[in-house]
Amino acid sequence: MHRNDVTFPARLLSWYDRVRRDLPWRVPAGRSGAPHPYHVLVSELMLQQTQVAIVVPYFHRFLARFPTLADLAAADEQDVLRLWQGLGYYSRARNLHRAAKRVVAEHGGHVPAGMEQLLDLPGVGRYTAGAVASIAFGVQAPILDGNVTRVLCRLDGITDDPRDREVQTRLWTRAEEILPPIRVGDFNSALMELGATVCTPRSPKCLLCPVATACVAQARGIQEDIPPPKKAKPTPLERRVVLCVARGDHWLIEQRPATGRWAGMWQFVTRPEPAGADPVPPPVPVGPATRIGRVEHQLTHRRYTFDVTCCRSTDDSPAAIAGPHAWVTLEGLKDYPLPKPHVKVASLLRTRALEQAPPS
DNA sequence: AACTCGGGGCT
DNA sequence: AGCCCAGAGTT
Repeated sequence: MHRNDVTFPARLLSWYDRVRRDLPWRVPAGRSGAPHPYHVLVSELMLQQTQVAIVVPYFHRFLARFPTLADLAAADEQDVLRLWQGLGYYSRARNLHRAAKRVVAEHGGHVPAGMEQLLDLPGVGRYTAGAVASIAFGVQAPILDGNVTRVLCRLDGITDDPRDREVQTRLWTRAEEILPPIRVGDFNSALMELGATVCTPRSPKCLLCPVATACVAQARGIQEDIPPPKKAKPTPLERRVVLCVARGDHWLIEQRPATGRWAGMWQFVTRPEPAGADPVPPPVPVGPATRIGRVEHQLTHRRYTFDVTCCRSTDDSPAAIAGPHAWVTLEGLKDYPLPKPHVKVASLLRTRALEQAPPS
């Protein structure tokens, strides 16, 4: 794209006004004004590394439960995690919760408009600060996410790997110098919308692109080769044993540590697969265990298999169990944030309960 | 600069 | 079966 192409923002904004998606954190089509800063903050945290279509139902549920930033700040972290269950990257939920508390304590309950104050909030980096500042407050701040990175690389015909720091620096500069004097929030949103719907990773729809005439990659026919593919790393397999312990119609669950994967969330008793033939020592005295199935779970950098067994506690009032734990019914699990694989384990238990006690 | 952190959609 | 997604925090 040429440096002094003054028609670029106009063409992009005109396209955006015509085809933009009506998303719940945006001002409805046809109405003017900026969206609510709290709504923008929540949506931007949810959207980090997550596609729009996944976020929409979570956003509705979250706003229904926490209508204002003050509601969120006053909530229990476990409730916030429960609303986030299934969305992944749970540190985002904890950071958003902490950010809300900080906004109440330090900014009178109003999301700050300045980049410096936004960057000081947990979970808010350069992208998110720029998005909130520009979209909610009209501040002249650039953004650079996965979509904008791809759009700018193709517009400028940059064939280098955009993950390199040097390229990143160039792209941030570029994202800043193309900002128009007005409607910066819509302009930034339009750049991302273009990347998400037209300038897609594979099979970009250049015939529908409002700025195709400004695109170096399109002119050279190399848009499919930008950005260069990433070299995939092998994903190691982790084996786990899940011991579902029942006492009456209650099941034993334990809370995960406050750091690491699925931090602070709850699970059925889970241990690494024993190296030898020795079974996993149960946390309470139990009767014979029955294997009820296997749950497989794929993450970005890891694969899991959970071998699920089921047994009964043989002690009516078992002695102290190490670490935070609870006995809950299958219905009561809804009050606890569970990692996805343990939601699958719960489904196994429900299926099995139905098979054992068919309706008469 | 490299790792960690979830889960799902799309090709 | 890969690759990516409105990235941020830690090491």
